[in-house]
Amino acid sequence: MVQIPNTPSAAPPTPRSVPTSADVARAAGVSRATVSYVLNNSSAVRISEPTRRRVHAAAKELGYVPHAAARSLRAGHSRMVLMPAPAIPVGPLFGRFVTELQWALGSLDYTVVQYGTLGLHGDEAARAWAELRPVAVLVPGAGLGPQGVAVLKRAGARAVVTFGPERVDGAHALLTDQSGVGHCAAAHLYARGRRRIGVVIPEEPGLEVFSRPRLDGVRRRLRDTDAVVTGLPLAYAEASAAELASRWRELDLDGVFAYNDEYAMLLMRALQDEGVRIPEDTAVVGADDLMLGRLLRPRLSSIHIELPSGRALAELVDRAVCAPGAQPETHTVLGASLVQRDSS
Amino acid sequence: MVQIPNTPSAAPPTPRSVPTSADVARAAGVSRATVSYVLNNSSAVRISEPTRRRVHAAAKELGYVPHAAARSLRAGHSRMVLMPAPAIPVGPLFGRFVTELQWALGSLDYTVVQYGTLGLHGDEAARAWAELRPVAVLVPGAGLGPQGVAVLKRAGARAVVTFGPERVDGAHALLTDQSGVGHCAAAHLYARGRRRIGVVIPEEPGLEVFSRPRLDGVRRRLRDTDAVVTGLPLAYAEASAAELASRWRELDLDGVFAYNDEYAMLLMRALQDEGVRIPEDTAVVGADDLMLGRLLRPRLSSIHIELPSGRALAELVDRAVCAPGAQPETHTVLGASLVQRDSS
DNA sequence: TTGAAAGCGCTACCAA
DNA sequence: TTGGTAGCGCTTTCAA
Repeated sequence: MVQIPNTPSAAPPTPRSVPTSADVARAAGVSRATVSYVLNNSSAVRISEPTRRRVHAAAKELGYVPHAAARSLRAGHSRMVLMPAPAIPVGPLFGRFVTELQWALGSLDYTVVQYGTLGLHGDEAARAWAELRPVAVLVPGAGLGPQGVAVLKRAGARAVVTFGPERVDGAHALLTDQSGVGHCAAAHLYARGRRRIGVVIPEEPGLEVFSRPRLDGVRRRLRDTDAVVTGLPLAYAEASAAELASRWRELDLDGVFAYNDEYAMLLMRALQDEGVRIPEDTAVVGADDLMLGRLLRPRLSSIHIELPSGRALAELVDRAVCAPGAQPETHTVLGASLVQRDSS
Repeated sequence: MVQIPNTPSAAPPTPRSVPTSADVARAAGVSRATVSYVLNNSSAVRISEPTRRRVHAAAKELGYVPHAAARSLRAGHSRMVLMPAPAIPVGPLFGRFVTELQWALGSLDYTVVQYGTLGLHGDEAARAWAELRPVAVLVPGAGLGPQGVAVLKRAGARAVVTFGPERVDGAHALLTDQSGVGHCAAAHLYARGRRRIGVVIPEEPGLEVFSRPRLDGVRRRLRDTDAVVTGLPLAYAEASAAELASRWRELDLDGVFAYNDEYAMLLMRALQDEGVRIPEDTAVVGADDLMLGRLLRPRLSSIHIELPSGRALAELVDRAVCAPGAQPETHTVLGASLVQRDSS
């Protein structure tokens, strides 16, 4: 590619300044307005074919790329959907969900941006998000309060959607009813005749938001029955599982909901090493219905968790953006259904 | 929701327009300049304490949040580090790496943004990224060419870092030498006396970027030896594994590198169901060194993969941003080391 | 100590 | 069909 020097001497291959539409206009011998019309295919104005060609050629020659910030500043709005990156490590389920959502929003001509706001909390975080003036914000997890929602809306967000355990005033809510997962597991174990039921509680920080409601769900299901529930703290490490397994006889449990399939595998291995028979002595149920569980022996029963379709969520966002005055919608989105295999 | 007129009557709790610094200035009875000084704690100018207080009060009262786009437009630069979201599903290793990187860059006062550009390819994608005028771009995977790098640099990116299998002209490179993983596995299997070696090749689309160089690494290590290498296409599904296992006797393999721990588990299970003894009949080696592998019986030997520390990468980015003229650095960042357990 | 004003890059209105 | 120009929200220099 030939470089055209703007000083008489030999030009460096990297012009130091970013080309603007004014540069393109100058190079094409037209006004900035014309450049804008051409590059945006403005249908309101007809530009002659030769002019179009000159503008396109100049833009390509200069390597012109429009400045998104300037454009949305001028337009007064953007089509950015902001999604704060979840602080806690998410599993493959959620990862797939996010990918699907990106596709769906992309095909509605939104731009999805994941913004890492590690370390900021609550309203602090909301302010940081608001600075970007997104048209919609999709907040996974808890941690956003009504204040935060208000900040975002004041900053022009036409839709705020929370994806977590509880409604937040003013925001659309996708209620992830984790307690339903526990409820489902407990119902199953109870139906299988188990009465002394353990519930694994991961010790890893950040997982309480999931583990506590799951435990609550178990408790809720077994209230007013003859079943007894025992919480079982467990770190995701062999030693912790071995220690727990060594106390198994005295714990005297005939069923356990292991939080998810990974903890279930960890625990099952330790129990089997300890000589505990599954499911005869203790039935085990996991959650997430990973491939993993199908490979264990005995095959692991699991709670299949159905996340909302990215498509549906994208449409909710679009609807909310188009009618920002509408009542916030509330949907309960965590489908929990038992997949029985051989461990229970 | 009740509509409130913006006439002199009862003050509306929801003003319909986003407050600007001019609104704050008006409310505080000062000029926009003063507002800017106060809110940015400008050290160049001393503002009296009463004025500061008035400005802060007005800002809080109005719920003022600065407009990031306007600010960086004025400043001529931003501190945004753009990271296109990888198209292929990434494992927990990479997830942790990204989180760590966000922390590290955050503490250097950069803002990490993951931008989902699904469906755009090569230079198309680079242009979309360039529109955001990031100060640095961190591109995982292949797919960015020298053209793309040039576009980004022209758009003001002071550092472009690729994180993938090959160097790209003009960009810093973090070379992920996947072939080293295969090399390491092959060396181990060979040392254990295995000579008829299978290499699992996932059939899932998108994984070729990892699986092909890993296979190449195996081939490279075993070239000019008496060992024979066989590629084993395998989908991540029980049926596929069962089908492969059913052909195991005729394949006549005494060692297999299973791509990673998950495929290894899938294959091991199928082989065991088929009566193949591990490691006696066939040795199995995985990769990623997940907890998972420690829980299998026999315990799975695995290639431990060391990703660069987020800290180190953040420092590379910072260095590159501060000295944009410097020679692009190239680092080989994938440490591969064998963790021998009982499956080989 | 504070204010007036220019200008970042872009689009859209109005005039030619 | 094209050009001039105002102004989006912000920072910063210069002047008062």
